[in-house]
Amino acid sequence: MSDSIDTRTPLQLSHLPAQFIGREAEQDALTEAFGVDEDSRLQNYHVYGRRGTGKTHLLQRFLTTFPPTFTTCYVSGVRHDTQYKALERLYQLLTGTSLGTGHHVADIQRKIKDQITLPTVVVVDEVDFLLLNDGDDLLYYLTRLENTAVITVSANRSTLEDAVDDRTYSTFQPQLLTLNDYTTNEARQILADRARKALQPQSLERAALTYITETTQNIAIAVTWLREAAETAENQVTQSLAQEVEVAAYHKYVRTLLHRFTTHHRRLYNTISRLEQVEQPPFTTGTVYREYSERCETAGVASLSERRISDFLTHLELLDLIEATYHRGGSRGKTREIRRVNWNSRPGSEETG
DNA sequence: CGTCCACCGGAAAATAGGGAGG
DNA sequence: CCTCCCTATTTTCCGGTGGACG
Repeated sequence: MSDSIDTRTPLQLSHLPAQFIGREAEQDALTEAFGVDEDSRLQNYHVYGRRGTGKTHLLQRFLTTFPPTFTTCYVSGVRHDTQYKALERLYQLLTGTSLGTGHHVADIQRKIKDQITLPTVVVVDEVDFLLLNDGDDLLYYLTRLENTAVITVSANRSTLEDAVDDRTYSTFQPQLLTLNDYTTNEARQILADRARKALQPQSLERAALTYITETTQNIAIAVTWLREAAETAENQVTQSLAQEVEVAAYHKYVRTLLHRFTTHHRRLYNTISRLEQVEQPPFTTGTVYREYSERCETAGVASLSERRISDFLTHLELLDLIEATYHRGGSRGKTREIRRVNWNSRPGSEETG
């Protein structure tokens, strides 16, 4: 990497740009709905948008707009995928002390309730992972707290109406906010804005940006890709360089996504990748599992049960890393047909599919 | 109409650990 | 330290599914 290229903060995924390109309308909608500046109107929201559409940034930014007369909490359903973990996290945010494991859920619920004195906004990001476990009970509890607004965030469900109990939804009743995919134009502006702050003016070829943002509108992928290219570049990020590092960049994106999961999740994903190099997808669950077990054996690691791996496949599906068509029965039995998701939206650039 | 495929996915149990009170 | 209550992770168990095929 050359000295003329600065790949620090603006090209990190966690970087919150000063200007939030392309989501002004959604930001205004939330601000207005909550009446942050005037009389506050707490209300529940469900925010939906595919991966890399700025949901997390939108809400983290939104939470910072509240004055100190509010309490705001951000909880990730990936890191806190059970009611207990989410509540423990919430308690930690409210009091600064962590409880550890071993307590009664009802006790923590009571403690949290006692802590809530100011109007409180709780963002539950990646809510789908909670809903795989007992997230329903969490939402039931949260939506029944007084003086509290709940904002759920999902990359998979545009509504939670049929994902939670009626008793939960009846008090939840969220406003719906959908973030559409960025256009290639918006994606290019966002990337250009970050590049401008991180890179020397001449070190980025315009065509490289165009190539990246026409390939993917997922900003998380695009930023990872640009950073990968910048780190590889001698002195300029060109289109051909972007093409060269395309696969490596996507792998890097996958690694960051799977970072918070177990080694078995990563091994499972790698198993499917390798299967695709040998054989035409899709693969049934059994095929994937047998291959996974073999890889475990080769690595000298105990393999998890098929039941467990079935759940992990669902995780990969929620992460939009694989897609599965479900067969509820029939001649081929009850199974899933699994293939990796093709990240690139260029028509006909790979084999037909 | 019965059987079979090839898992799904719910439920319970096994295992390993923590916290509070006596 | 013991007991009894929790949680977390994973395994074991098993009924259920719905087209094809005999």
